[in-house]
Amino acid sequence: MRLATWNINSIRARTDRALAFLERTGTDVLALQETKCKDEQFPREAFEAAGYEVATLGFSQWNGVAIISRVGLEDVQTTFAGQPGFGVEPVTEARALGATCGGVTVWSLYIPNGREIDDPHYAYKLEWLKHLRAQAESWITPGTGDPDAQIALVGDWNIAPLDEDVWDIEAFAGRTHVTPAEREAFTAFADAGYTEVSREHIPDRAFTYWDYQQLRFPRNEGMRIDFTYASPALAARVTGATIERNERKGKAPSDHVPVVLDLAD
DNA sequence: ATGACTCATTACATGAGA
Repeated sequence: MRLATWNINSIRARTDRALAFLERTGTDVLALQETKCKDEQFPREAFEAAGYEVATLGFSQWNGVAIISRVGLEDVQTTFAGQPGFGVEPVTEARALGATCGGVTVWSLYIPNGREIDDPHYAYKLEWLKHLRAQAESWITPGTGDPDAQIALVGDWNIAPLDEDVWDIEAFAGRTHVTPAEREAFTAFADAGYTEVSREHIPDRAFTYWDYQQLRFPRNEGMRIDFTYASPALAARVTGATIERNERKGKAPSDHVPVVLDLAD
């Protein structure tokens, strides 16, 4: 089975790219982030015509996640327990969508950006990660969960876990994505029993995001912020991973590219 | 060329992205 994650930065602007990606790579399950549309605006028929089932979660032009699968799509979940909301009157955002596809529980995750360190969005980001981690741990803990569960936590984590995951760490001094608190929140998932399964297959300084501005892509000034955490039972099935760097080229690309995982049958 | 932001919107300026 082939499982991919992609922050597509508007599904309506890139429906054809997503369809071409599925066909070219033979991806069975695609987790999307930043779909940027309401559920009723999602071009689901285009994917259904290609033989996929579609689950979407979108409330407005912001955020939005989806799962597209041709190996089944069951038990759809639109939040995780305890998922924090954002704002003075906290609103639960469209950032987490779970579904079981071919025996794997896939969570398409769009972790909050954080904006600036002194912005309320940064505290929200850390809180959001803390609660997701608590749930993820419970899902594979005996008593509250199933230690043999196959669970994939994939998406745009908006964290660069290592200094080499950004083109110039000095350019990020005082900025989000690289702070110790964010990195600790990221590695907490490893402490909870999950393994980030893409890095061992993908060379260092392989980025997944390049800003649209300032020639970041031609200069290869990017960030590695899209990751794939797997539960123990799922991690044992991973045979390979790739970053689809060519998806940053051509007409009207997303600023992120897909990360693809191959799973043994 | 991989080339100087892009997306969606109670839209022609603004908020968000990272």
